[in-house]
Amino acid sequence: MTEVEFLAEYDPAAYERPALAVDLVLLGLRDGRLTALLLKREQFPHAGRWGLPGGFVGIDQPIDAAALHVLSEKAGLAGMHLEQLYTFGALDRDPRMRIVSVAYLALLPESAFSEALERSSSLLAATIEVPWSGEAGGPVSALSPKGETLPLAFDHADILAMAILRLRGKLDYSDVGFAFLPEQFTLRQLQDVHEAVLDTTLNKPAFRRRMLDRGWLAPTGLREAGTSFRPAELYRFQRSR
Amino acid sequence: MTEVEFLAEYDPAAYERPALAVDLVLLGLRDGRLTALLLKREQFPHAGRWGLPGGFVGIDQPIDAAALHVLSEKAGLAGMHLEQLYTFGALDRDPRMRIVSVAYLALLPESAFSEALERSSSLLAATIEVPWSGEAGGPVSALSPKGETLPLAFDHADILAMAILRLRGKLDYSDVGFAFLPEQFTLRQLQDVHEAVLDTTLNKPAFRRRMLDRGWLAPTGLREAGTSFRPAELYRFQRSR
DNA sequence: GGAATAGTGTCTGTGAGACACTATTAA
DNA sequence: TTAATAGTGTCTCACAGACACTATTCC
Repeated sequence: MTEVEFLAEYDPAAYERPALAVDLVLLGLRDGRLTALLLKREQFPHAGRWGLPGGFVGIDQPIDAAALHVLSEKAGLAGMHLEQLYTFGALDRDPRMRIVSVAYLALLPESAFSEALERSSSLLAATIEVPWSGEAGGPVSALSPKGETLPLAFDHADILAMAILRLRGKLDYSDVGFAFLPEQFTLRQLQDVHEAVLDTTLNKPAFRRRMLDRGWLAPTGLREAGTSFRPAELYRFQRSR
Repeated sequence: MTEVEFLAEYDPAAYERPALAVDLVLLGLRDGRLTALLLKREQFPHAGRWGLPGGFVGIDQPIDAAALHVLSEKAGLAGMHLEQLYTFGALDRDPRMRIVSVAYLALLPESAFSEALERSSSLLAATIEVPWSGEAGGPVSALSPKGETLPLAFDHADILAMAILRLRGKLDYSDVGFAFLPEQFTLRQLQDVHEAVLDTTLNKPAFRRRMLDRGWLAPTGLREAGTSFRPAELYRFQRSR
């Protein structure tokens, strides 16, 4: 049977369909560590475990719109940039029924991150621990602010691992790193972002040269305030060319 | 309403669900050009246009398994490596009903490519033309072997564009390029693969050095046959470390 | 020997890492 | 003046592009 024949004979109601959902990895940086917003599950299944904010995709809703809807409903945020990550469709990901989930990634500046935490008391900022086989994308673990390991629901450890893998892969050659920063920032803050994401230390002069040569940084002429030492120059991100 | 409450109240049958499908981008190299396997659509919708091999995901079928099933049913191939590309879920991608499609990418060596063409007479090898804003991922066009532009069905031009974007992005730092080659190959063939995918010419000594330094190439000690000039050494791909 | 391609030696420029240095601020 | 961090000058090394050269095969 060819695809054409199959589709022609296909009765929309004849076959049972998987449910379609979205899950959101909302990442921020706290104390130089990658941090994700998690929700505690109160009921079966996986009650007591921690999960990513998620929701179902409506029949008349584009997938991206469903993701934006979850962003607004569960995290009280709007206008963040969401990037589709991967679609998870193992048979046993959810014990209730077959659910296929499209995972999205959003990077939050500190202001949005704490705004979300304030608006929804059920959200928790969990530090993401990448076992230093990080490159391989192995499962990650989540730690509460007190340092306790949080049990994760469903396959959400895999989703988090893929988010971090993607983030690390794109950090060097794209402008994703700026998404963690406020409107104005110093080169040191930018370097802190890269060091936190990659979990390494970077060479300062080399990092500055690289960033300045890309044409993504517009000097504001302003300087940071409130330091007890020489204040650093503030830059603004501008998409080059 | 929190996610937990939503899921708890969710009645599996209460909401209409999108249909879930997979579409396969099967790429090979012919005459130094990227080439995809397309199927002609005989019936409405998009009758007469060309589409990617695809099929629906069964309720008890993992998404990857559905993709492998399409690979076997529509292309007569087995054991190829499939990589999930992206999930397309616009409301109007299919005029009949809401269909969300998970796109997969497979790279075929010439032997598998022509094997598929032989087994299914409805398949066509279409040259993929990337308008040289290629980097941006703009829509691509497909050309028949005679050079005529083929009208593509649904959003399959976008899917093809994303496949090529992904392929180009991974070529430099991963081993995907070897997927186009037979068991044994020459360095010139490997360079041809890279040049075809990137649509550029590459520097020969630099390319050799880079490839040999990666430790992915095991010399076989054999040489290619049938040339009317100095035969090149044959290498085999080996995953390093 | 000629034609054609395989494969190499070497120069040069670019860019990153290392490291020490200067600059500027608050206290 | 001191402490602390911002920001720079410069050396070195790794690596890619360019180009010319040598090597090897068939005819």
